[in-house]
Amino acid sequence: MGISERKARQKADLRARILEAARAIVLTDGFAGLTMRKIAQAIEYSPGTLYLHFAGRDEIARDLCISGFRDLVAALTPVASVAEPRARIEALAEAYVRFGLEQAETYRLIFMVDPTIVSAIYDRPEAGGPDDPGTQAYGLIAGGFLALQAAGDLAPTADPMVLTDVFWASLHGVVSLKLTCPGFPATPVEVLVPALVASLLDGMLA
Amino acid sequence: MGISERKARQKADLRARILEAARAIVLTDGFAGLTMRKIAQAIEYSPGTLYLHFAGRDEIARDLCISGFRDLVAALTPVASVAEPRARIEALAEAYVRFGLEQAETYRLIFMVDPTIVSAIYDRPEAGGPDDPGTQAYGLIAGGFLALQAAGDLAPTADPMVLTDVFWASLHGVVSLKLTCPGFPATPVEVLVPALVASLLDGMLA
DNA sequence: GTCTATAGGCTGATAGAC
DNA sequence: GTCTATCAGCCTATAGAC
Repeated sequence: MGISERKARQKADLRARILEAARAIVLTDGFAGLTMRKIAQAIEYSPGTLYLHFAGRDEIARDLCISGFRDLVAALTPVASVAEPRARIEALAEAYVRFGLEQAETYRLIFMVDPTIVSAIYDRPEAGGPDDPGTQAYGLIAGGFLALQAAGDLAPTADPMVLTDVFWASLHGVVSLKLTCPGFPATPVEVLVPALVASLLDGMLA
Repeated sequence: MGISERKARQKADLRARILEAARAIVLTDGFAGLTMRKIAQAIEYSPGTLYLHFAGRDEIARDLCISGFRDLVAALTPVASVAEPRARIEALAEAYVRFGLEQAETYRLIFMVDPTIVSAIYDRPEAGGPDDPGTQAYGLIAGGFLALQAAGDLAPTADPMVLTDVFWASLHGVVSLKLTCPGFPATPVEVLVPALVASLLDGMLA
């Protein structure tokens, strides 16, 4: 069955080229600038052809979102192996914010554009499973606080899962504020992020 | 000059009605759903008439943004008079998050839509002056940390301005994440915000 | 499978009659 | 000042020829 296999391969190739072109457009024009026409023009096909591979713009956005989430996981994975819990959390914070600022449009797509797209990650069949990128990213960050707890450094009443959410939400605040309002928090990220992590871990009080 | 005064009053009235209608549309349809046609229909005028009062959609958005910022200041002002610094910061956090979640579309317009709109607040003639809503909001929050410092409760090396930015960015993270990804941080805000404030002030460590 | 062509909708903004 | 009518552009999605 070599012929049908070749056809399937060609179909998959075109699908991948569509996604690649869409990704490039999102990176340059932002998510709002992603249109079927632009994608078609980029791969030199007609707009109608796209609908043979995707149900519509939303499905393309969903796929981009999922692969973007995988990129985030890839960015966090190396630093998640730092042994010392506190150093790991500091490294996770730095890596998270760096990813968000450097892959700005990807980050926007994942966390700042549309509720339905991000929740699509969790609504997929394997959601919650070990292959779910959302679960993976959460696990990497939560791992830092679980390690902190295992080392006995966490306050006894503290819930590692709540602290993970606090940590994630705070980092998201830094990234999204910097992306949307450049220069609004006057403090540069190189100062802001360490100060944030230090405050969360040690507190601000004397 | 009663006639010209009446005309000026009528013109100002219509301008206010346009803004009011635009505000209502943003509240129901979101900022993306704000169109000149909808505004015109709501006030029962033709679309072209709007351009006699505003240069275009962007100017309307800018005015909405400014008045939204004033609403935020109004929401923070009452709790900013709490005397005890720590209680004031806790109250500020609660008031800020409550405003963001209850006035979701207003908050979105101010902090999550467009860099140019939020920076327009700072680019206005009186920007930086005591009447600038951005300066006012910042001052209300910074006041909590200055009070903390004045009471001698702040770590000696801590910079109140940096802590203000850390605090604001973290709260923005909670609000924006909840607005965009409902249910993503599994921890409810009633738990998340106190845990965030407690961590920032006291730290997570044992 | 891929094309052209188009339906049918939306948008911001403007020109000219009254 | 306000209207009607319209320009010029964008978009998603689909129908039918090849």
